Amino acid sequence: MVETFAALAEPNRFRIVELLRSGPRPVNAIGERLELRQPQVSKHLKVLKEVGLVEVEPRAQQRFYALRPEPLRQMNEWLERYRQLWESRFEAMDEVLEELARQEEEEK
Amino acid sequence: MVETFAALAEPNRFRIVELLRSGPRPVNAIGERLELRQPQVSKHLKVLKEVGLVEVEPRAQQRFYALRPEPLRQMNEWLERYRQLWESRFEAMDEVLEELARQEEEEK
DNA sequence: TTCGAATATGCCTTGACGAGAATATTCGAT
DNA sequence: ATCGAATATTCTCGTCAAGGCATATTCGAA
Repeated sequence: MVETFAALAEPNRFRIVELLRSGPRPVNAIGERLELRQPQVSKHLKVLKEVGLVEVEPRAQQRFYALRPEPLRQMNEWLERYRQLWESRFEAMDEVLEELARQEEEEK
Repeated sequence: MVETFAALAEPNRFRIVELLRSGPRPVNAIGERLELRQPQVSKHLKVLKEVGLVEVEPRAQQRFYALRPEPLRQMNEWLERYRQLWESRFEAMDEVLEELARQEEEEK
């Protein structure tokens, strides 16, 4: 999970992911679209591949990179555990106070 | 968005966020729980606060840090745009081919 | 107002990482 | 077998961020 965040924390990598959302693309196409040098693109793709955010499919001498949904699905699952935090916000005040009380006890 | 990812990409910061999911806590309590030196905790909390993942509420001489749902909600919205990627996976093969074709045209 | 607990800040060192440029590799076409 | 297009890898350099440590700050209590 942290690894996925790390991969997406790099602006250019994030842009690559966003671009791939519209479909698989070869390295060069990505570079031209995002105005990145080819070596950088390859390096970023390598990182994305290592965390499973991307997969490759050779096509002649070019390689098409495509998004892999798994890490995103996991991120979604992770987020689910926080969902209650933003749903039911009307009880915000109550919760704060409640938490402060609870906190005093389990303190250390 | 990228900033949020960057904040969560740091293992200890991630742990802090996970810990705060169960409620607000003062700096020391966090440090003890996660076995981190106090200065580190303060620094990490500063980063988390800067990206809006956390907010402070002074309480005597201690400061209670609490999760702020907003960035997580935004992350959820961002994820929504990718949801179709992992729902309806049975058409995986079709899509790949379809994408390859579409790709040939908008090429460059 | 002085002391001490809780927290924040500054400095330093070290390791990780991104960009650039050059070079290596792969593989189809001729 | 050779050439060239597409991609990967290597090396170097500069920057940035995390941890450790010392110190500053805040604020309630006595």
